[in-house]
Amino acid sequence: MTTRRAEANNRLDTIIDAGARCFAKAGYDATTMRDIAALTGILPGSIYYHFKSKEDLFVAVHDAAIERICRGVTRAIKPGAEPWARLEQAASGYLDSMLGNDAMYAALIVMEFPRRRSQPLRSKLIAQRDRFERLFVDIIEDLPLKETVDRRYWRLALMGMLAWTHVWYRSNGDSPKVIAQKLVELLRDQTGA
Amino acid sequence: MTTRRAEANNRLDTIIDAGARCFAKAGYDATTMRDIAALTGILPGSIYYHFKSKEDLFVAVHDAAIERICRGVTRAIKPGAEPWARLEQAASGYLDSMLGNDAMYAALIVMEFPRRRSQPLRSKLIAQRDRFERLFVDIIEDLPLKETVDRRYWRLALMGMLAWTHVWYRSNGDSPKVIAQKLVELLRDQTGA
Amino acid sequence: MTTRRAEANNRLDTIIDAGARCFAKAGYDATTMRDIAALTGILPGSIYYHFKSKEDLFVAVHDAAIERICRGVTRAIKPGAEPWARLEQAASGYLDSMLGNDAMYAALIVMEFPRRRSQPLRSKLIAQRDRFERLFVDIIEDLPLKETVDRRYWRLALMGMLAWTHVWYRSNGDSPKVIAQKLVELLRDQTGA
Amino acid sequence: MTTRRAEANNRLDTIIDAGARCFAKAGYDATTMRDIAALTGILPGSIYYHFKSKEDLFVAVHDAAIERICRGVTRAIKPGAEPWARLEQAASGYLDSMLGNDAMYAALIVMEFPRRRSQPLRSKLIAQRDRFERLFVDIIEDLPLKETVDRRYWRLALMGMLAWTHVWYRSNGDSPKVIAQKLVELLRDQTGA
DNA sequence: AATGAATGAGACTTCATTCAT
DNA sequence: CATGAATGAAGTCTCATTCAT
Repeated sequence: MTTRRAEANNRLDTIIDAGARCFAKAGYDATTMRDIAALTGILPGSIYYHFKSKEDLFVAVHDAAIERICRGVTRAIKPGAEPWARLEQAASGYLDSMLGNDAMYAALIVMEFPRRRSQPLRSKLIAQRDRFERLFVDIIEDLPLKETVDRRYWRLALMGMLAWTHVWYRSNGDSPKVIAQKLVELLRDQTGA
Repeated sequence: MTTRRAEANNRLDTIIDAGARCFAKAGYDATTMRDIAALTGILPGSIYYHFKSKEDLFVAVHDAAIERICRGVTRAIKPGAEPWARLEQAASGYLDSMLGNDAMYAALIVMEFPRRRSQPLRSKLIAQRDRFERLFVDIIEDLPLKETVDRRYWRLALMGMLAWTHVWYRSNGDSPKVIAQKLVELLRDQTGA
Repeated sequence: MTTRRAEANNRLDTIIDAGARCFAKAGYDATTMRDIAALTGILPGSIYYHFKSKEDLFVAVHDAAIERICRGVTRAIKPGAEPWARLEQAASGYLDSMLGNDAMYAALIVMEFPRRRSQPLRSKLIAQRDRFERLFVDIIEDLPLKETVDRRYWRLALMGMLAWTHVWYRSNGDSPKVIAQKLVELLRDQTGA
Repeated sequence: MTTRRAEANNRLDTIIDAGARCFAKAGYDATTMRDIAALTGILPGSIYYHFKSKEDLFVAVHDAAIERICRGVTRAIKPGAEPWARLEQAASGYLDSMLGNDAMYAALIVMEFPRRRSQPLRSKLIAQRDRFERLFVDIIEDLPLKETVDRRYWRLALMGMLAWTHVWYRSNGDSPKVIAQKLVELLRDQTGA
């Protein structure tokens, strides 16, 4: 039944949501299954019906985070717009998500991966993150930059600037949208003549 | 004798060095006092003769890291040079330190702070990090930028770009020095004229 | 089923019982969670499912002790009897409990509180001890003592005499009941007439 | 040289004094050699030049405590006085010492012995305590009590009453001397008609 | 006599995980 | 699906004690 699946998903989603909140606030290691369970309203042991392990749960949470940010970015982009505008929209969508509504989720993307953990885990997380970065690769491809500009460096520079906002952003200053515009502008004058 | 004094300090330094290695590799939470002790060759409990707690040790390690990176940056700057050159030198020194010799130490600076930890800890770490950032504030102050440019954003953009290299740098690509030059260049054309 | 409920509580009771035995024998500080766990047959860590901390467990044990001694005292008192008889019965019940069956528990009451410990702990313990002392306050209230006698001192004197038996009692001498009678008698001739 | 011996003794006394303070405040187990050293101004390891072990130090401290209380009691007794007066003086001296000046030392006498400790330790402590109790045995011997009164019980009752003051005494109530008088009086009317 | 450094055993506690019910 | 109880390994930290200097 659809109802059944919906309910099942709800349980999962509740746990993932609680997980996101905890992981984002305290980091992977400092978050306990008990913390997550408490936020969900179920007992710690019960999580294991839904997820094989803490790592598995983290992967799911991370995936949900990527999903959400990607959606935020995609939604912000107006398909017909010109490349520079599209970039600004994308950056805006990213920061809006990361510093605003989905802060809880987005923090996970910028967060360092759980360290000293199984290699399979790292691979999965990196693959997920790539999904997000590809969004920008494509837009930057279309940008009319000077021939001499190394597009890879250009992109990495932008990603760094944007991610770093997570470190210094304060909610009482410029809005995410404004920040995104200003940051993109700093790189913009590179345009061919 | 200098030798004697050096030796006296050696114990502390040995522990701090081991701490740096471990914290950088595994993060704060996933690093155990055992790990650090093992690397030092003393017993876990013995660390407590020198440091009151794991947090205290981390602060000391973090401080040493900042110290080292600051030294790396400062040493790279040629006092008489013109502002843009000085900035390039500073960036170069930073990345050299962070991606090269002192990688182990530098990772700690870019690393997120241990979370869900005592507030005093955070304050101390933030104060230490400020010491490093001030180095760049001063140089950027002297830069001949267009009037319209917000120097704070400009600086944060640069710091983000540089810090982010820690995520994507691979030792088989461009050298830290080259990367520094390329990144600074991306922001440079902002100059008037 | 009653059996079921009893069994359910058994886990807690088993731990409390083991705790009583250990704390009474070795004192708070010298008792380890391992000791208690070993007596219970579970692992040290498992105790923490039932009690948040060693202090918490001690409070529970202390409470059980008070409960038991109070019950012993109350049971020994024959409601209709005249005041002096009631006092003798109470003292008898007290010493019977303390020096006999519940020795293990009673030692905890006379025991000094765990020192240099959290204030909340001390308050709880004192509150519990008060519960026990009130039993005697009430009886002594009814005693026909000379006007000149300070009832508070009288009570404290009695409590001291009774508690001190814990220091000198040997099971091969007078029985607790006889001791109680003799001690009460020493204070009795204060009566008017 | 006398000077040398005096100095040597001073060291010892300083440590014993610090030990008394600590043991009395925190109990045996909760007192650390570090605590005592800190109060003395020397390093923990240095105590071991003077005392073979913590237990040894405790015995010395306990001995000093007994010594002091005995002195307090003896000094309070006026040799020529009649038995009841002498008892009152002794009790007064005891409580004065225990609740007043030497509180720090006296607490140790009423304190439970370190538990779960070597038997030799216990024997030594009991022997020391006996020294103190004998003071009262002798006085009570001379008391003109009714034939029917069991002098041993009488003494144990008194000792219990006096020791128990340690539990309820507050410095803002009656003075130790007054308390002593009142308590002795409660037992006094036993005198042969 | 004292210090600085270390030892080693053991303390309390946490936590991912399991499993019978 | 969930719970209650337990496990076992590991973690941080403490402390009496030792010993070369």
